[in-house]
Amino acid sequence: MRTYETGEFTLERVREHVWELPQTGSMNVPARVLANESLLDEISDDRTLEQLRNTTELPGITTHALCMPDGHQGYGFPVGGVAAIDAERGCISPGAVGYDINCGVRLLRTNLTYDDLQGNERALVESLFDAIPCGLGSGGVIDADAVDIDAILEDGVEWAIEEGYGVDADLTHCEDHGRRQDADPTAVSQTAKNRGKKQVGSLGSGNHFLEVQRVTDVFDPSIAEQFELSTDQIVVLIHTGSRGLGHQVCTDYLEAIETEHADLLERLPDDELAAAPADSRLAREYYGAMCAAINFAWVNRQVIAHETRRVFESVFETDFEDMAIELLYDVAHNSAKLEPHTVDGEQRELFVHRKGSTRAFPAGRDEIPAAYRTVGQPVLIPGSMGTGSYVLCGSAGGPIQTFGSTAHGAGRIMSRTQAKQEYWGGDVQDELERENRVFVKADSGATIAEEAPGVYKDIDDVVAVSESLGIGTPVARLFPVCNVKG
DNA sequence: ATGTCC
Repeated sequence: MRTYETGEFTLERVREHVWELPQTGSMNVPARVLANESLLDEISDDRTLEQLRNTTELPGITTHALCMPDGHQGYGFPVGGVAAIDAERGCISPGAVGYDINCGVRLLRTNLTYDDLQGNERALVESLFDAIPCGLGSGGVIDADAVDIDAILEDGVEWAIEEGYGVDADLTHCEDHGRRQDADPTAVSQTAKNRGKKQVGSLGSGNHFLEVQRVTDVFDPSIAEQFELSTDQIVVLIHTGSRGLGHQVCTDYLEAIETEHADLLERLPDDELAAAPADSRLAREYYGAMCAAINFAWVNRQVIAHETRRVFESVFETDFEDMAIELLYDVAHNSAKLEPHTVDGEQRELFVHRKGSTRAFPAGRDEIPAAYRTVGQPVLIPGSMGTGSYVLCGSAGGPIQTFGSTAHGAGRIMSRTQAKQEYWGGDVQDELERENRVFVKADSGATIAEEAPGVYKDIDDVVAVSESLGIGTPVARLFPVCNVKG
């Protein structure tokens, strides 16, 4: 058997791109990394494998813990990790969802082509930067009051549409119609709500961005037609999450769970994996609060999409309907979700924890918008400013191998600190404009350095692994035209 | 990711 050895770990090759850490000692299940050997090299000297192994000790975890091809170390649980845990006898773990609850992306399509845009890039990026608050402590598009916040947490995108920030079709083109029904606003602390009030419609910082892109390649013409994507078309990718509100929900429940379920914590290999037993009060409350934060993030992306439409209207002096600025889809990258899955021939309800991983359901599933149900759900994979992004489609291997999940991005290979030593923001910006005609506008030069294309894994490798495993079918490739960075 | 350390 072929193996891959690194530090204390020996991974066994199950088949191409599937590497298993066998179940030993206190592990409840084996762990699997989906990667090629060069992607494995990139996680060989950080804590990714150790964290993945730790995850297998969560009570009630089924089948195997998974790490997607773009995985890297995170808080307690790898970014790129998937853990499917029994919803009756298992547990739920905030660290396996992440601090940025419903960090995710949405893609808007337009009927504009790259030709329509050239010459307007600078005006467009400046207008978008002015219209959409970004960076830490920037404030939001909306100044929400206490009543608004509760409605946002309860109703999600429905609230935004009723308030005039979008159209009905936006609802049907969002995962869960932009609303988690299990949201419980009463489980969200006042501190979290106060942080959220001034952040409705804000990009945030770090790897969050708004990018105007052009479609450079179509790989699957028939699915692309269903997604209404074609070469040279202009699209807009919005990547942000639940801001301070979601962060506060995670902080609040980690603290409460660590105290209330100290006995379980003691049996876990890492305090950062703190978990609440599935039948506990805190499990119910965290799930309700997390779903509410998910709704907040969807409203955040919805309001930003609305502002984007307005900016395009002003720059191109055309109604957004005439530019057909429509929501293609919106996906969550950080979430836990109650889903039915077949495990060893048995139908079970699982908390599928996806942290830096995208749900990628294949054709036929009821959860997919009617417009895409015959092909599979759109999967949106943002890449770096210099390499572009991908649209994939959920495929049949997902439910069998990964609880219907695939990768979520390129994945960092360098810390932010290291990135600032390697790159100078102004130089990165100049080079992108000169060599790639990518127009970047950011809150600070440091942000651009931290997000330089070289700090990310090769997104082509990440997508190729997903394709070869049958957990995501490449549909189209997108390349940046304008980038607004948090 | 994050009112980046109450």
